[in-house]
Amino acid sequence: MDKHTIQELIDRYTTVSFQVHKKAESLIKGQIGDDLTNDQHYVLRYIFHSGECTSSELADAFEVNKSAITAIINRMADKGLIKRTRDENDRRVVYLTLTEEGNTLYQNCQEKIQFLVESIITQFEESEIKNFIITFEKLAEILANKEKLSIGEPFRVNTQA
Amino acid sequence: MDKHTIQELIDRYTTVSFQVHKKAESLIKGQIGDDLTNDQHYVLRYIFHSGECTSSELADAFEVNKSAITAIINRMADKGLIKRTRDENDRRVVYLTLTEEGNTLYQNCQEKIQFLVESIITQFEESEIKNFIITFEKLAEILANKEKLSIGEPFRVNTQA
DNA sequence: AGTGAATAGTTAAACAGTTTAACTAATTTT
DNA sequence: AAAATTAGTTAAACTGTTTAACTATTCACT
Repeated sequence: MDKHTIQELIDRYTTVSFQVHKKAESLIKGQIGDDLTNDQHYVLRYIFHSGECTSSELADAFEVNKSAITAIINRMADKGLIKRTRDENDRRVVYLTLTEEGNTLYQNCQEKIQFLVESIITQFEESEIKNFIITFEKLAEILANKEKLSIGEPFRVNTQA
Repeated sequence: MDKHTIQELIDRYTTVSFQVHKKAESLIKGQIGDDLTNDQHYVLRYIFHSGECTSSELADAFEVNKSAITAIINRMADKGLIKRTRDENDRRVVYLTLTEEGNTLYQNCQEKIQFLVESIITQFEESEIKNFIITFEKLAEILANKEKLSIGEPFRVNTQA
């Protein structure tokens, strides 16, 4: 790829990812906004899928400091969506789980978002959307490995399935 | 596409777009964090590309209320990055432009981000990344047209170039 | 021309999310 | 046993957000 092509691709990517992200967050908020913030919804989602997790794990996944997670969890625990349980073997760690209400609320939100995303995703050919997601997942993998590497010696994944 | 396939694609998309977004924002912040927040950088970028714009235009692009933009612009004007100019023909409207410092800072940040994104984008085959961006742009177009439509009558773009 | 509606932007209060730095409590290392 | 590390919390300060009320200006129209 020559310099100019790269430049153009970077610019298109930056523009489009900003647009998609802003619009998607806004649409999701339109669906769930009365009950939860978007961040709170993602926390619910994370705990739902992991079953049980810790603040440190969330801080890692959300790329923020642990104190930011404490603040979010406090609000959600106050709302009765999340329960804290101390590990009896290592009393430093606190496990986060969904309460019954948290679980129900998550499933409710999920249904709405499902409906929304489905109305969008079905406008693509199956092969196109699949290839798109595969590349997106490769990108996620590259980014996840980004900090572990020395600069200049890029991590390589198989491009082109 | 059968229900189960759709379900799986939605789940993969949701997961991966969350991961990529969080990681990307975090990497960008690592590059520009001493000078600007990510939002401020996007505002700088928007004005740089439009040359001149209004608060309403920004509010529209960022999917937030105008008062949120006022707050951001106030901070950036205080830092001397942005200048406000009233339109003499329609004195309700205020044009936002970059100051010399704003322009310089933007170009500085842009260089850093360019370098970062380039190290990632070049790990893909040109055809793969191009197809990816094309689909991403279609998605952006669908989302941009989302609110204009009645529910159930989806807007169609050409899928598969 | 004059009134009522619409438009562009700001302000203020309240809240969510974030960082930094200092702190507590518990565990691991040596 | 002392020192270092780890998990999580707290407090202060700040950014970004919404809602509601407000100013100033322009538009629409009889």
